[in-house]
Amino acid sequence: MSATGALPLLNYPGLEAMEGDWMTEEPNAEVRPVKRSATAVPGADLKPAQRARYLRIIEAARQLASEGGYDAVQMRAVAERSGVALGTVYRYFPSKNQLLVVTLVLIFEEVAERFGGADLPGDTAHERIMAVLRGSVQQLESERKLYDALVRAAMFADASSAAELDRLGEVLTELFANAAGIETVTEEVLNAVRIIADVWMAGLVSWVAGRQSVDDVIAHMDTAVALVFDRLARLQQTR
Amino acid sequence: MSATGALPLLNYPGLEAMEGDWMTEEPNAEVRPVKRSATAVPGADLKPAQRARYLRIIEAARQLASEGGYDAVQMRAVAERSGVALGTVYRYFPSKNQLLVVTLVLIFEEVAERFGGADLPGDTAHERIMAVLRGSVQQLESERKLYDALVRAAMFADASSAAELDRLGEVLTELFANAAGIETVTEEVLNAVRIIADVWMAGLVSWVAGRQSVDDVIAHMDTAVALVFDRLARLQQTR
DNA sequence: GCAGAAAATGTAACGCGTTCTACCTCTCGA
DNA sequence: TCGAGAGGTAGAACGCGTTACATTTTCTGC
Repeated sequence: MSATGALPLLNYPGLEAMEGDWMTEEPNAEVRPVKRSATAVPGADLKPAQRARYLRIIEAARQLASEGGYDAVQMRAVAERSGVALGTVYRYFPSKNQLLVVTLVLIFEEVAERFGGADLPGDTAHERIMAVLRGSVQQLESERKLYDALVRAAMFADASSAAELDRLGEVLTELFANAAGIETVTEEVLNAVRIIADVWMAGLVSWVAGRQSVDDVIAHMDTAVALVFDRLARLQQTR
Repeated sequence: MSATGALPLLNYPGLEAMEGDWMTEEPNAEVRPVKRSATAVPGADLKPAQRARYLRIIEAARQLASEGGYDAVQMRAVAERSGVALGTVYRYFPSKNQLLVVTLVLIFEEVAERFGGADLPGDTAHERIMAVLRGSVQQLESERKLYDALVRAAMFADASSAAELDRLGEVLTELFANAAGIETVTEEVLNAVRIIADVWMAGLVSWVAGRQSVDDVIAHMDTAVALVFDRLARLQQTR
């Protein structure tokens, strides 16, 4: 578990939270990059000993989740495995659910990091995005219980996890935009990528709930990506 | 709470569960209607007295959710309010979560029923779908706590609720397809509508988690619907 | 170094989902 | 009509998330 670094991720000069009417109907809207909100990386700004505890707790949660899914992540077990008192776990994470959400964020950051610099196979945005997705899906498949726990936690999260979930969306968005090879993130691109991220989340949920196989999810994603990038390509031509 | 009837919903001559490679890349794929799986309406096939209990339990859950959200739906309170023993609640519903998922399904069925026959305002599929969405969003807004509870339950559901969640997807799909005024549900249409449903679910989740206002959700939906139906329209021209 | 504050520990306790048990009450077929 | 079995009831009990608290350890500023 790295992701402890300074958030390399993707390096759009400046993405920033879009606000108000970020949705754009007109194909010929001005091309204007948007900047990204500086959602803090969780667990930074801690002193070394504390940071170590923090990461040990997350690691314990991750292991327990891997072994037995959501239910196996019991706070007493997390405390014991990370060599920390129960109260300490709660000092760092206000709830089991938040702990799992943070764990998910860190993992996604790792993934984004991994795919961030690499040149992906594929000539088109569509192909490259699908390459990322296929890679991700493989990871999901290989740790079904882990992702069952993490995805369900993310979906169950209430308003108190809003910041972490925003960060999650951010990471996903950047991951896809990067895979697509987009340098300037316009509002159109943002919309497109968000739709893909939405379909991806929905796919994860139905995979977790046992309603779709990963192949189903991939197939549906392929449709969605085709749709969205087809449109995007046409928009760019018109311009 | 009606939805006790014989599933009027929408009346596509025959929708059926798609299977295998339901995603279609080629715009000129054969136009072939798909049929729908006969997911049972929950709670049918019960004797009158039992059906009454069943519905009282759901109604109690719904009320409690309205009053205080997910946490306020306590199984002991549900039992008390519905005038039934705790064990009986568990005889009908294997868990709190399933109870809430079933409640959500029934509500969505009501909505689908309401919009099913009505002629919706708007000349295009896009406008009619947005009309449905705006109506739904209004209902969400007016019962925030209720939908907080129900949506979070649906998202948290594990494999044991797969059937109910499938039913939910089915209802949503039919709702949108109907709003769009589509009579023949081809695979292309199914894909399109699914993407919309996915974006809708994602929107619900971020609304529930306090990360987006309903206006944000509506705006994003508008983008997504434009995208999807734009493509659909072009596909039909090429044919 | 050292006093005081902050953080960590160990453990008990509480609330609620879920399960279990013992008993009661319908319903329905012989 | 009756008796057996499914279904219902009341309430105790268990597990785990979460909180509270008294005590000890670690940090920080002087």
